[in-house]
Amino acid sequence: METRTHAAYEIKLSDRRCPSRRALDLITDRWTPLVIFLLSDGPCRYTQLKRQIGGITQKMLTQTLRKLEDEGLATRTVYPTSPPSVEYALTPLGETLREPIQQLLHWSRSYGLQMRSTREVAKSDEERRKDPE
Amino acid sequence: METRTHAAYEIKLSDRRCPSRRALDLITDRWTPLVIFLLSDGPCRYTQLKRQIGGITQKMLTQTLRKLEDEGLATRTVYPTSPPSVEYALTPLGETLREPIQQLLHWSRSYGLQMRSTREVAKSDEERRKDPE
DNA sequence: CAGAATCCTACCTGATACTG
DNA sequence: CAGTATCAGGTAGGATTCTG
Repeated sequence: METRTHAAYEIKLSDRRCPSRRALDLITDRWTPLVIFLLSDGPCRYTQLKRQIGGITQKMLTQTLRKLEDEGLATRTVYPTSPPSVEYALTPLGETLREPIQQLLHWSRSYGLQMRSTREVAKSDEERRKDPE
Repeated sequence: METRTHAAYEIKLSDRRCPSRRALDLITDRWTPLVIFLLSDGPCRYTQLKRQIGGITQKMLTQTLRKLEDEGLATRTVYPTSPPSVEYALTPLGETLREPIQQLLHWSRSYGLQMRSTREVAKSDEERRKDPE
């Protein structure tokens, strides 16, 4: 009993190789939630995704999409038009992430501003703690 | 209209400096969701957290906790016992993250195994795509 | 358009030593 | 106990260039 077991979920957070832990690691990085959020709105093309996610590089976008594809969360469809277009979409499994991810985005929208103001308030405390010279 | 606006949430994902976007970035990294998840179960001490989150270094744990503190999501309370103990707890603002984070953990538990099996299935596809000599 | 390839840096890890 | 400090090494990620 080295790990606290939570009423509802029995995840061994203490073990990085635990499948649940690996699943969590997969969806908690800088770009994955954003990509999934956009895809949860419907299929989307590469350049569309890139334009809508500020700051992402094509390397990271490609890498993130490949990962989602490999894990069975998204599909990649190439339309042989000219110029070619590639469309990404969530799989049924990927769709199950819609709710959790949207909750996260919902929270971000609600508390983004509150957090900023809290920081301002906390600044004086910081100054006191740091005690620069 | 360069960014898709989503029915419920108006977040400019295309702008990294958007407060909502910054809030999201804050909670989507390797360690923050895990720390918040554990704290959402009640106040917890440093060593307890460290033991329960497999693979985290003391540097990253401290860094993550400081960030949560600075953003007003968690509190740090020092009990001047001997040896001293430090307890971390969510603030009311931090508590608002309970549901979203638990949803994420819930998903991880449910689909951790499914994803593995999907990967196995997808392997043959990968082989075909890579076409190694 | 949708990437692949390359280079390069910042951050993270891991180990260890030290402190109040 | 709850950190801080340091240093070696690896890897994730950014910037740039090129391509079918």
